[in-house]
Amino acid sequence: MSKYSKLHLYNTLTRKIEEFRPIDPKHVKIYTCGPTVYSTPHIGNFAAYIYWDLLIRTLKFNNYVPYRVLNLTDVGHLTSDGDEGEDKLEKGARQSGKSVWEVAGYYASLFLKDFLSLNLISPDVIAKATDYIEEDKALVDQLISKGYTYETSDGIYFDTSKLPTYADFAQLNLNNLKAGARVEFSTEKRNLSDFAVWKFIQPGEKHAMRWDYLGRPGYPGWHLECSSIIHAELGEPIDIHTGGIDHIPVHHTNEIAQTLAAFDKQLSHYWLHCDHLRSEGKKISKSLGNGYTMQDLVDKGYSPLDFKMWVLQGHYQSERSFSLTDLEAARRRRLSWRNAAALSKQEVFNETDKENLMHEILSEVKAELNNNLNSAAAFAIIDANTLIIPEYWHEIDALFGLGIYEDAPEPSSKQLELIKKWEEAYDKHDYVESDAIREDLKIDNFRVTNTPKGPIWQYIR
RNA sequence: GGCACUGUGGCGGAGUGGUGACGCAGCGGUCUGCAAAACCGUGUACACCGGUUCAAUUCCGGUCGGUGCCUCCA
Repeated sequence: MSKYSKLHLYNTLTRKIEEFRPIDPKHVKIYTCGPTVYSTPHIGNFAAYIYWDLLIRTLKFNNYVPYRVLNLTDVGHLTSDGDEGEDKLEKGARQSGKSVWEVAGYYASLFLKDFLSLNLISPDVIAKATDYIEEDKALVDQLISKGYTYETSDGIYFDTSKLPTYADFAQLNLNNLKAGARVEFSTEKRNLSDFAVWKFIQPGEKHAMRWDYLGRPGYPGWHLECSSIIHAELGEPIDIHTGGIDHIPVHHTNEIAQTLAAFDKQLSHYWLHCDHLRSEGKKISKSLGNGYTMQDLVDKGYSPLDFKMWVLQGHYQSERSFSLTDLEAARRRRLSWRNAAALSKQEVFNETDKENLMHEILSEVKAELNNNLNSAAAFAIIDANTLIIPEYWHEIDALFGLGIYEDAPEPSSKQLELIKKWEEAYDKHDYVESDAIREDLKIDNFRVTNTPKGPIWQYIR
């Protein structure tokens, strides 16, 4: 059993698990790379935010006060990506007959709705990329004036050869990248790893989102927004930057480069990266469009919190393999916790005499979370100790936000009345009556059962 | 082609240089009007081959398998 009284996290920067030491002893600055809002987010996207929710909650019980910014990428990216060479947002707009702004707004609200359904703690700032265009321009100005850029026919590019440490973060071997490159590169680029910080809209090119800069219409390069938003909302360096593992070699590498070049400052002290979900044996990705959405799971009768339970049964650095069978297993596990919490609301079995044990258990659970967010190990401790104490489950909810004790429906006075009648009928051996009442309660997801101490209710699902 | 990760029982999934957590499923039992739940019990799992070691699932090397990144993605 690990005994971590202090928080330890795996830092991609050093490739080691380190004790977490924030810049300010109390306040912790965190930035999370958010979604691009051009399509329905899938469960893989949310797995990441569930992991980072655990991070926020872990910081909190360690008495830190996190201040967190999440961005929403609502501006189209470089048109050169993907197969058809069309901006995803623009494409979405064309297909739906809506404006790009409407498309972005629609998917942003969808994202936030699912985000809340998972009981994830809201970020302090949700930053839309399009609200930071002026900051983007200022950042590009800075890069230009410091000589880190060059202009091509389609944009302003960052010259990665001017930054000797460019490849360090991702431990890239720039020479080897070239050998297996699968994409055609602009011949105007000086180095393979160079990236656009600003794109020009060519005459005749359709791009509804456009801003004037350097005397012509254009839009920011994708990597720019994170550096701009962090600069505007948090100030470098920040404590923790989180994101998906896929962002290490390009997106985060470029963020670090831009910030270092423009402001001579390190972007973040700690970098946390989560690995991906696989579904039905395959990688989930937007381009493949093969992920379940939260709504899909709800339609199949699962709570978003069942999915959260499933996610937290594993570790954020592991590649996870999702299936409905395993979601069902998580659902049942969560149900047994909810029923223990339900018992704690009924006093019959209250184990308040075990308060000392409770504090012991909770500190063990927290120690596991302090060990690089090992929620799987924490869950094992909880399984071995399903204490019937309200405060215990209240605390578990604070740690994981799984809706075990909080927001769990209790029987109404009418239903309590039914339970009483069930008991009377049962005592009279009037099983026809008691079974009928049992069926009635079933509709509202309550099961009544007799114990030596009287009748108790439990959840069925 | 380059770089990186990974291989634990039926499924999922932690962890460890010295009796292999935990969940779900299965099996046996207690309880029980019935059904369920609950509770108790129950598993000769660490890909393969070498090496280091008193001792390896855990460290090192190799083989085989899986995956990711290098292209938007968490």
